[in-house]
Amino acid sequence: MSVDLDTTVEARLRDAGQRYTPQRRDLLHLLAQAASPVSIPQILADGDELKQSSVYRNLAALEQAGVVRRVPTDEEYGRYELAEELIGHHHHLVCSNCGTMRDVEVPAELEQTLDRTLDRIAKRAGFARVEHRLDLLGLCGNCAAMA
Amino acid sequence: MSVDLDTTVEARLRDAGQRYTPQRRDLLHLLAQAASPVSIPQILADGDELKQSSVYRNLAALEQAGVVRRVPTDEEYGRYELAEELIGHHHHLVCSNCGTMRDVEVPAELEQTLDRTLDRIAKRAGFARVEHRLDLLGLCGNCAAMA
DNA sequence: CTTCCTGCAAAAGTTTTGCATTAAC
DNA sequence: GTTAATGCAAAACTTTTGCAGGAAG
Repeated sequence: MSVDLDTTVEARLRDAGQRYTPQRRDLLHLLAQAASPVSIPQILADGDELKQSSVYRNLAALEQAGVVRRVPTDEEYGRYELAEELIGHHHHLVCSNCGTMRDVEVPAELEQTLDRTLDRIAKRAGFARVEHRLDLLGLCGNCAAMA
Repeated sequence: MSVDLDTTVEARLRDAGQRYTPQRRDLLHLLAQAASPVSIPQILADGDELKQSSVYRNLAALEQAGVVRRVPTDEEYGRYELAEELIGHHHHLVCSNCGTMRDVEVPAELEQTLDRTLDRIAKRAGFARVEHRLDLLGLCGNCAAMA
């Protein structure tokens, strides 16, 4: 976790009239080290310095400040990751069996092809300001071994 | 909704030891006509022939039989659509503002490029049986007009 | 000293379950 | 007749909120 990140986040929170408290820093470090979206139970288990209602409230605050993002999943609990503005555009490798996620990047060439093609499709449908979300779903090594 | 579909679904349910009741048929027709994932509240509102607990139970049964699929979203309620095996591979155009979804298809050429590239990436990461999920996120015509 | 954050407990909102009844085979 | 589906109400589970005390600026 770089000093840069702390500084950026602090600035963003300040701009939103909020503070960069120790707990929020802990949350951010946790997400930064994970290198993949982390679920609420994982966050709460990590050490119970982090209390449930504060975790929810702080994730909401961090999301509003634009430094974290909630990731949609098939699972019961929410998952959060650092915003792409902080860690760069990426995608997720998701295990359909155990639900674990892992960040991956795809070739810049494919990203370009995607954006070009999808822009055209979106325009035709009357959509503006289009981004894409691309997930890879499969069986992770562990789950494949068991099955 | 084709006769084919009814027949297929009935067979699938039978194989799972379940029945193709009128309510399940209604649910399926509703999803078939929507041409995009439908949320639980939308289903319940459609006519209140469909009772809450039965809707949840029937969607679970239909999902197990492989004829419907739960779609992950950012929203509070679940959304369901017919399985791709029934309506074909497709993607979703999602409005980031109001959450409405719309089915779209992308050129076969792009699908091929995607599968080839993603297969390589997944293998490198030790993942097996990989599929992709691709969403287009943007502002629908309505929401863009208001903003 | 004013504003925001924290933690507890309670509430809200979505989904699941138990049980008696009804429908399907 | 036996097994599965339905509807109601209650329970379970995730997330949000109220409020009093504490920390930050």
